[in-house]
Amino acid sequence: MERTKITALIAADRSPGSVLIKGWVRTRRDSKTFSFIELNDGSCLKNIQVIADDSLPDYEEVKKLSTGSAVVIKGKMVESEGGGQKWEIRADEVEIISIAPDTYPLQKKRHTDEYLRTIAHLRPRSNKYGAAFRIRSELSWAIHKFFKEKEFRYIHTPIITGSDCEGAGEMFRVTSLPLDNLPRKEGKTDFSADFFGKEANLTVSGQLSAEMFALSLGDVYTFGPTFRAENSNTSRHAAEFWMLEPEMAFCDLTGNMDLGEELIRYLTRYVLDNCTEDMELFARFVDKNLMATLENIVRGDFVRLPYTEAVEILQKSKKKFEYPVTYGKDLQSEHERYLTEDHFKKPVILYNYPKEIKPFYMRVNEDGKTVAAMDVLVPGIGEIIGGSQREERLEILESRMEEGGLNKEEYWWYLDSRRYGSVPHSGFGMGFERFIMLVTGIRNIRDVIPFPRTPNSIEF
RNA sequence: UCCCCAGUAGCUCAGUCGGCAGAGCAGGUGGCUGUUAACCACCGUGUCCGUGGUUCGAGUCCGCGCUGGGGAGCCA
Repeated sequence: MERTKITALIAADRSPGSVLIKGWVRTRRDSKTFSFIELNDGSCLKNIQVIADDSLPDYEEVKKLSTGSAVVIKGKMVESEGGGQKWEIRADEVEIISIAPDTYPLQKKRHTDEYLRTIAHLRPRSNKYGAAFRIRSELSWAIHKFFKEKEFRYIHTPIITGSDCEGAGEMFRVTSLPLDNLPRKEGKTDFSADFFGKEANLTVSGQLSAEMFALSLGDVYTFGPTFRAENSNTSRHAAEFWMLEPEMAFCDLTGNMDLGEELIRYLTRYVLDNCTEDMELFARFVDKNLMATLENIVRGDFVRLPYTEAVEILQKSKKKFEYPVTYGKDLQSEHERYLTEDHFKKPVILYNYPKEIKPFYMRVNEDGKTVAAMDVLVPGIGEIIGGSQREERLEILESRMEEGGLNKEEYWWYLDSRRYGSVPHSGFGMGFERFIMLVTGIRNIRDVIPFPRTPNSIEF
């Protein structure tokens, strides 16, 4: 007999008769002549209830089944005599695969997220984390679906990069040199003896590579792991995370904002439509306002606000800020939060930032003072997308690199794209984990990554 | 990296003014029951994060360290 996943059984309109199920015991309750087993196989949030009668040959063994134990059960699916579930399985055979001893760390009760982080290898067996990682999987798929429908090409940009400065934070060094005995040359480490013959790092962004492919294939995106060696200790930063980076040729900042907004709306609607059961868990137990927040995202347009106007709104507001709002400085978290959570109460796209506070590759506007940058800010999380129209004019790009103290020779291939057939183009990066946090209401990035990597933490 | 808070049983937490270490859940035993985080009775459970100090006496007060959390910065 072929195994049936529990999700299919729960959804059935009529009994398929005999079934074979495999899974882990969530809990067991004994009655006088039989035992109720709640079985979960990870295919969905719900358990299926199994009735194991004392007439079973190994009933004494069945009574030893503890939370976490693994079993294979053959039985008939029948309508449940009790309330609370439509179907249940009357077991004909119970094969015990393994009994979990009472040291099993997951108990039949609520655990704190902090505790579950210490057992990250077992936490996906809990309701909340099972749901979170099913949603993560569905969202990954939805991203590809969205871009496929829009005829974008999926580009695999390198994880190891030779650019020693991609302009976005500290990088992890990649080397095959013996760290306890580094080759030296003129008082410095001799990287010509290293694997690649020069310094290499883990990527902090696929953008520069993606730009080359946008200027070849048109509309492209990358979606993969990204690394930052920043000593960030917050609930929304990780050293290894996944980033989605679309890049579009012949596209200006407005088109870029349109895509970001459409993407967020599409993905939000996707989880609401396709992960209903798992989403209900988050709406009930994690964030009571979750559905209202998400409805708000799916329905209304995002606010689009130039940086200058945002500064004016913040300066006019009666709210007392810890840090003053001054033109020419980056907004503080508290300022962003005020805009999305108090003033507008919806996602806000800030654009046209002062060029001094943004990287060299962002396109300088006609005013000569601002660049065509845009950040999408959402309530509760803050920045979820950061992007820009790219500087396509060679001379301006070169002078911006000089201002930023970058070595133009290192970027010869990047600059080539502005020498040969340069066109206006735009793109952005979306933090995948931050998006999962947004739709689930989970407040710590460590709880939406299977095995999170943060400063001083790489246990699993 | 900076600021703040916490660390007590397997888990969640209480512990008053410095004076014998506690509860619920989990686990064990027995009972009851088409049960639903089942229920009832009984039973066991400690490097009070570590270290140094103050004190007749420290879970409690002080210093240092470690770990975890919240916030800030860096950003996605």
